Amino acid sequence: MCSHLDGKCGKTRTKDKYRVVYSDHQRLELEKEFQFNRYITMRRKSELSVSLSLSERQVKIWFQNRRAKERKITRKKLQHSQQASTTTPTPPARGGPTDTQVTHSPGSNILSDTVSEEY
DNA sequence: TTGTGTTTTACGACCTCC
DNA sequence: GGAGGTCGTAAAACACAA
Repeated sequence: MCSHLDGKCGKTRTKDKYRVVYSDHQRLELEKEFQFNRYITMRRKSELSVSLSLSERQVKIWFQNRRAKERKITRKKLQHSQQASTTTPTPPARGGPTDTQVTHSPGSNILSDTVSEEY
């Protein structure tokens, strides 16, 4: 990778601030938004970035990481249930893992899914 | 304390869609 | 092509048993 600790990348990572820790309030608001909608719209992103004093990039990354976390948890649960019932196979993800809800089209999903709910 | 495992930010690489 | 998605990973922050 690049030497991000030197700040040579010109990015946000520096020696003394490799990463910031978000405040409880920031996390709470992001979490609320995530519960409401797993994929954030451009509009909500800029609104949140202003109200939480974060950059839009940070909000975007937070949502990406949050989804990754959820998938990780889901996989764990799935593994557990499969181990528990080796003889009775669990029906694979019928309304199960949340990531199957969203059939991957970032652009169109944003428009169809959230805007109607938002306003 | 401290050693260690887990969680949380942040990024790069790669992929898909418009 | 660019924006935004996942995946993998680095490293700080945190939790917690010994």
